[in-house]
This record gives sequence, structure tokens and C-alpha cells, in this order.
Amino acid sequence: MAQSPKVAADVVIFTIDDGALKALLVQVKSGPFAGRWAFPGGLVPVGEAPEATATRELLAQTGIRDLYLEQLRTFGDPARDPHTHVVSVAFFALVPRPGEASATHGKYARTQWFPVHALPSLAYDHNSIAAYALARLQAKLEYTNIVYSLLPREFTLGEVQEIYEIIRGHLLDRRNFRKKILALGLLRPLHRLRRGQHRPAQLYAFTRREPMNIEML
Amino acid sequence: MAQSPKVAADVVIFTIDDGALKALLVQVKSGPFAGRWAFPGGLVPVGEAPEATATRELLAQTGIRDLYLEQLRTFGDPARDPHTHVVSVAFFALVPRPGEASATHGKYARTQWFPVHALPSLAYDHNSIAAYALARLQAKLEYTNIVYSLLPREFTLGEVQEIYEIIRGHLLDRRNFRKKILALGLLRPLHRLRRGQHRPAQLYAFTRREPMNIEML
DNA sequence: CGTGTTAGCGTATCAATTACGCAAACAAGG
DNA sequence: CCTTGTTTGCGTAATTGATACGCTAACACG
Repeated sequence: MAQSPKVAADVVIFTIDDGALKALLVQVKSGPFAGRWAFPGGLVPVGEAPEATATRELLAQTGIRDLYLEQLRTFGDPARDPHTHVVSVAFFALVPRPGEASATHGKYARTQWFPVHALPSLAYDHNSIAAYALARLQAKLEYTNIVYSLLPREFTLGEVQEIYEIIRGHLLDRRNFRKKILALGLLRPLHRLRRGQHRPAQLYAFTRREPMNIEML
Repeated sequence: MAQSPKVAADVVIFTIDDGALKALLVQVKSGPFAGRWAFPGGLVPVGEAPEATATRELLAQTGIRDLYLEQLRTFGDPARDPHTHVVSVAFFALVPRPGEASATHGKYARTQWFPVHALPSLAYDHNSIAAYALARLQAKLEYTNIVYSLLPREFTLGEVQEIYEIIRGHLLDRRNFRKKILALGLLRPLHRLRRGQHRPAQLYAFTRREPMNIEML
């Protein structure tokens, strides 16, 4: 029986922070890529599904608990890890806020959120994985309701639109965006307003916080 | 160091045959699923990319060479194989014709094309994989040009439409379909006609036989 | 030379998207 | 106070795209 490669689970986790799309990286402590940044993850042990590994490692390395998680793609090029052949099942995750991603455990030194458009040179093939994940995020924003996983419980229409603008990379007409997002029937107006410097904005919440297909194109 | 699961590559390969969408299955020779049907595939050895394993096993087990191949998804539930934990990287493939898929090698007894809507009870979790692959095929038909990989070099508009009707599962208006597919600019009319029982049909060829995004919805 | 069937072309209607005008509600500053 | 700047909220006209469907042409077959 031929020997099999090892299996890893890595997570590309995005959030919106300070008007930019950011991804969480951890600094590798040891091995050929010591000191370089990489996505959090770890080896999949026998008896555990890769999804479970992803969730477990994310909690251990960053303290992040509740998130949207889906499989992204598997990267299996033998040369992606110079040490041994490791097949990585990559995941794609979203959280509403950066949160306290500062826990330091295991073989990782520290964690930090980086703007997606200014990522450093990453360990392994993680720059390729980052590009793939960004494309997936942009695509799914258009035909699913995943934006809910980037928003807190209560939010304004302006905040929803800002997320679309940041991820798509261009501005949208406010009035048309309002019509589209409301026509989907996914938002429920609350009886409260968000007060700021200017005219107060109606607060909304999602009627259903679970993945489903829509049409936002 | 914890032990890692084994890695396999399995291929869901579709074709259009006799007015139906069909998938290729091989009969398992040994193991707990001996006698059951499954998708062709095999274990990924160290040093080989899962894509390469998929291509190699497909050639060995079925003789199929030129095809459209893309990664589908990875199935890693520890219970999917009762013998040991095997993480399967599933692939999605398309060929224009059933071809001579009759070679018998290795641990598989024989191969056969089955209508997708009448698949038997498959080994492992391959029925789940089949459902996932079908959904992917239906989705990609609408927003990519993969239909080219199900067609021979020369074809009529009626043949293109038939593929869309079979995979989508309902009939389309011939005149509107013609307008849409021609408006994409992917087809080049040839200087030949296909002659049959009725009015001869213009033959077309694709200007580019490579994956790209379109809008057929 | 009529009949059945597929191929090919065009137009009218309906739905969806986009562009954009305008008023309301605040904070801040004079 | 009252003006200014900015964000919110509502509505409509113009444009584009999708859909429904009528009609003719070109064959094989009897």
C-alpha cells in the first residue's frame, strides 16, 4: 500500500474593519517557514472531519467561536510544503468584527488582521489560497445572503451597502441598492434608530441568519 | 505527531448519451463494498497532486483521456469509509461521448454508464457526491461555457439546446435560446450543414474551447 | 405534390435594471 | 436662530433585457 500525504485544514477568515476587508494571519513559530505569516490551521487527525479540525484550530489559535464556515477548495500540490507532502483542505470563514483575536497557543507566535489588498508574502501556497478565497467571497456576495455573517445583529442599510462597496471595490447607487436589498425580503425593520452626526437611520435585522441563495447582481 | 487520514481522489464523470445525462461507475472488486458501484478513483500517493491521481486513475480504469476536469469538493467525514478514515478529494469531469469506457484493470471489475436520475445505491458516500456534482453541473451550465466540453467539434444549435434541456430538466424556447447563445459570440458558423431527415441545420464550432464565464440564465 | 418535422428570422409585450430628482433630519458653526 | 454640509429616505422616467409567440424555409417520406 502506497503511503498517503498528510491532511491539513487551513482557514481564510475575513472581516470588515475600519472600512477595509481584512484577513486573519498567524505567525509560524517553527519549521522552514518560521517567522512567516500564514492562515490558521493544523493537521487533521484520524477520526476527525476536516471541518471539525478547522473549527477546533481556529478556536485554539484565535479564540474565534461563532462564524460562518464553508469549504473553499483543497490544495494538494506536492511542492506546496517543502518539508513533506501535505494536502490542505482550505476553508472560508466570515466574522462580523475583528474581535479579540490575540490568543497565543501551540506553534503560533501571534495573530494579526491584515488588509486583504496588502497581504505580506505568506508561508506555503497561502497567497494562492488567499486569492481564491477573495474570488469566492466576491462571487458569493452576489448570489447568496452571506453578508449577514459580516454584520452584527442590528445595522443600518448604509452599513450593508458599505460592505458591498468594500468587497466589490466600487461605489453603488444608494437608492437602487436600498430597493434591491429590501425587495429580497430578508430584512426586518426594528423600532429603533441609529443616531449619529446626521439624519438618524432606521435599524434593521435579518429575518433569517442562515445561508440561502439570492440575486444581488 | 498524530496520524493523518489517507487521501483519495474520486471522479464524477458525466456525459450526454441517448438523450440522457449519464455518469460513469465502476464495480468495486474487494473490500467492504465489494460488488457495489462507485465512482472511479484511488488513493493519492505521496508526491502526486490529487488532480494527477484523478487523471491517472481515470485513464487506467476507463481509458478516458481528454476531458474537462475540475475539483468538486473534499469529503472527509471519518465514517464515510467503514474500514479506515479516507479523505476523498472529489472531482467533476465532462466528456462529449460515452466512448469506449470498458477497460478492466486493477481492483475494479467493470465499468458502466448509468443515467444520473436512476443511480443505484453506491459505495461509500458516493450518492452524496453524485448529488453535489449534479448541482454543480446545473449551476455551471448557467454561468460558464462548459457546455463545450459536452459537445464534439462540430454541432448544430439544436444539439446545444438539447444538452441544456436535458441537464436543466425542462424544455426551452428554440428561438430565444438561439438568440442568447449566438449573442454570446462564442460560436462560429462553419461552411457546412448537417443533413438529416428534415431541414438541414447550420453547423457551428466554438471559437474558444476553454473555460470562461458567461450568462445564460 | 401534400404532410410532418426541424431550422431559422422577426416582433410585440412584459419585467427588471439603471439613472437621477427631491425632500427630511440631524450636527456644527456662525 | 439660521445657514451649510451630510446622510437618510422616497419616488419616477428611461433604458435595457427577458419572454411569448407568429411566420416562413427546407428537407424526407409517402
